[in-house]
Amino acid sequence: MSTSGQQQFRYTQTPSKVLHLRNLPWDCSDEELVELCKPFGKIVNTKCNVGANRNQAFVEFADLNQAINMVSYYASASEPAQVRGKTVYIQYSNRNEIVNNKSPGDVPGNVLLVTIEGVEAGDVSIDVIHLVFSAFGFVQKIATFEKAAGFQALIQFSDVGTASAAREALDGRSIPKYLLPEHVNHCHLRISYSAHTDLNIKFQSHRSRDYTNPYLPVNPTAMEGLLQPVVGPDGEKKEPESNVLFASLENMQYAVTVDVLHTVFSAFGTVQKIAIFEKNGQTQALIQYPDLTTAAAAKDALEGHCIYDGGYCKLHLSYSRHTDLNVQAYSDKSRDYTVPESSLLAMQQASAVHAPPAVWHNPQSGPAQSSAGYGAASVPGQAPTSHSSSWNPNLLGGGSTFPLAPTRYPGHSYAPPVPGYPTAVNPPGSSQQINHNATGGRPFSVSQPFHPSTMPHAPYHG
DNA sequence: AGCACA
Repeated sequence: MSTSGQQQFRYTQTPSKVLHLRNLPWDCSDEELVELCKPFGKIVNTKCNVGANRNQAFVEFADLNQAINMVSYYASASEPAQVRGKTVYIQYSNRNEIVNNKSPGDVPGNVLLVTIEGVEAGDVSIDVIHLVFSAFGFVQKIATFEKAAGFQALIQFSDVGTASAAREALDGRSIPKYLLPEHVNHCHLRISYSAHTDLNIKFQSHRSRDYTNPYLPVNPTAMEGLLQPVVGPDGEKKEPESNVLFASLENMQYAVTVDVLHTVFSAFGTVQKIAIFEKNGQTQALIQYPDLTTAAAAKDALEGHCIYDGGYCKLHLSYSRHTDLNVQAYSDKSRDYTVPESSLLAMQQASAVHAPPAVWHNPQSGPAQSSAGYGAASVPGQAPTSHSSSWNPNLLGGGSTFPLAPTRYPGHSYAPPVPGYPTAVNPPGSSQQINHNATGGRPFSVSQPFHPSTMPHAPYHG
């Protein structure tokens, strides 16, 4: 029966690659330990603030000789080891490694391991994950998988700082409900660091993405949820995909304006055009994206969800058969975000004269909020170029709720990032007429048409 | 100034 070799001899200093440091400041940081010790070798682990007075620490070197170097040096150095002017006493630890200091998941890296609790793999799309984490910086890659721990995702940022900011802000938080299926009630994120530094993504698929390589082939066997239209429960309903979504809104307790739709649908990509109209007493809308993929992502993520808590303004999404809407560039029922900024400004001025701007009123907070908070991006009058493509992390955290607390969403404390407007303008004359309004009425009419000279596109003719 | 606890 041999012992581990670690005897309890207090006064016999068996060399160890772990050093015991005493008389440190009570709030000594890992960084200070590293600064003190790194001249002697590579530090693989630390544990500070140990002991009743929190004034002790352990430092583990990669190699025993490095620890010996340090002890030997200070045994005969003219100046003792010091932290903030305090003499630090250094001995070999009576253990051979630091145990239980930090789990590997606490060692910072640029890749986060995210466990999404309370959901199944199908409940949270990779687009939603991307959306949530893009708030903190460019997300390079995402890989999702199911393990015993549940549904997990590896999120790769370009640097540790961004990753740690995301972890700090999101660990323990929830993904906003309206980005999740209805049956999901709680969806907490548990975030640790992965040991990975660069994920190996082979395909763009429903479970992995490489945003640094848009030309990466799409895995033809893993397309579900990415491009394929959802096949209905009857297995028959196959609608041809389109870059334009047709939305019908149920239970319209609150007003849903162009701005609200723009904010919601911009979560998945650039929204080019929006039109809202009534048909048979039901509110409907068309939302145009530049491409089919974005539309599919938005459709999958938002179908069946309510814009407001309580089952209000429930979205039902299908693909429109239109590919390019012809809408008034700026009215209370439609918006064309592809028109040049100068034209838009001119239009806003025109509308200020003829029609009130479609500022959304928070139905639970009385008078219109003057767009306080981040969600102000889509309020008319703001310069489109001021739109940010990501959340401002400075506005994150602090509260117990998910990032951002715009006043725009009753019952929610979250707004998706609003990508900037595209600067490109669609070629004129390429539009199709909208035929969803079978009555032949004027679905997008506003009280006063704009002057033709200010219109980049021909006005819609019912 | 004197050895940590998942």
